[in-house]
Amino acid sequence: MARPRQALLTRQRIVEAASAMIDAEGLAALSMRRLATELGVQGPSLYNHFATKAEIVDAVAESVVAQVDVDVFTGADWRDGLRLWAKSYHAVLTAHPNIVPVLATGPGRRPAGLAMAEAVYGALIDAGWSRARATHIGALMRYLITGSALGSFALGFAADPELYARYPHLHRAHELAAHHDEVDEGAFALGLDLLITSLSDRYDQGVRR
Amino acid sequence: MARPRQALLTRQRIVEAASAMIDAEGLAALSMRRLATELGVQGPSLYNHFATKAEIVDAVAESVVAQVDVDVFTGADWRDGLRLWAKSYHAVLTAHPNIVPVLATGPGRRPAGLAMAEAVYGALIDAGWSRARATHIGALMRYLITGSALGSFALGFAADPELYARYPHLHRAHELAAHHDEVDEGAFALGLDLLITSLSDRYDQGVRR
DNA sequence: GCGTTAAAACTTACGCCGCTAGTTTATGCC
DNA sequence: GGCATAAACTAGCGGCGTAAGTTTTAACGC
Repeated sequence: MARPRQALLTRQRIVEAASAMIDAEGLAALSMRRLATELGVQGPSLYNHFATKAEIVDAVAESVVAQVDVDVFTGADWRDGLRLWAKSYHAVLTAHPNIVPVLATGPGRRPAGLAMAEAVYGALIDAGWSRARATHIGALMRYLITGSALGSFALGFAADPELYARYPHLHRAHELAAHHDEVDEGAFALGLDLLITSLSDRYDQGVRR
Repeated sequence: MARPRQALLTRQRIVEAASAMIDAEGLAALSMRRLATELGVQGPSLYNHFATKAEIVDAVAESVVAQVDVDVFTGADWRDGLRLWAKSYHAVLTAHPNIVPVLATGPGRRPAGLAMAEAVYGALIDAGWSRARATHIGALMRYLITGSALGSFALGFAADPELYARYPHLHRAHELAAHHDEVDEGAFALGLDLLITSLSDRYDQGVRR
């Protein structure tokens, strides 16, 4: 086959297939040949649309970050905005955990990342936080959100009770995997609540830097 | 060369070389052949000491986690213990950021991870926190620590001012990279402080679950 | 001391990887 | 209609993890 009447590939189709493959089987399972096969095409044809594999992975990361709702800041109190944004971001990353390590590199290099930084930082500045503190708060929220999405804490413990025999306090750690939803979501919710309420306390006391 | 009088390789030498290579050039740069060359040996010889590459990477992760100081909890108030442990953990990960994505998988599967979980969870339980809350707090601290180590927030912004023209609040974002130490460390310190003081408040009010 | 077994290096090779180069053919513009 | 470009193709390079089998040496039981 040479050039077809209707192009078989588009950047969007490629990104969607790559995203699905990463979600389903992980970053390491994505290869150019497998992705091409999924799209009904030979491997090197992908290079007519993206220069490198890294560009494809980057486009997937961009498409994920773009799903985060940053409109929540408009007209809202900074506390409410922060809380809603964090929940949206968390939900998006929880739906696509395998791409999270990629998001860690260069949050301010992808368009969607810049738009998000603008919204978050702008809301904090407008609320009266100092530039330095607004930066810290933005980075800190990011730490909590990506850290919690990087991998399930609860699922990191094996379900075999034998393994915990030598650790007196961990004798029920084998039950964690069964309740991983409650554990992981509970920890994130606690963290978000603690951070925002204590920031709010400082704010109300006039400590804004 | 066949079997030498003195073994050229040991598991420890392999792990040390792999760790150095990951620190210097990143996870992706570690290959069995390159690692073997570094050790003065042919690629497949490594398989006499480790069954797979993943086992080597796992051993590197274990050796990194083992550097975290978990003795800080003995005899200390839970707040002080938590703070010192978090700082130690943070310092270790900051020194070895490239291995962080590996640490995310299975914190409760490596011996050093279990020993750490035992120490942290035990200290919280002994202080009177409920089992569920102690688990949440442990997971939450982990989120903050790994999240902050996953990648520099400040270095994620390019130093080219042109890129921020469309984002009114980010007009000084190009300066972030130059102050990345203060930004990243400041954000982590703020997060640690906010979490522990607000947990402490709850604790003192008798809310321990 | 000697024969056997196991350890630790080696060489070779398989299938997969990202990617380059060159080819073919259809499309769309002058 | 001629022609540059786009989008598919095939062939192939060097590197990857790792399996298989070989060789030499060390360690151990008689």
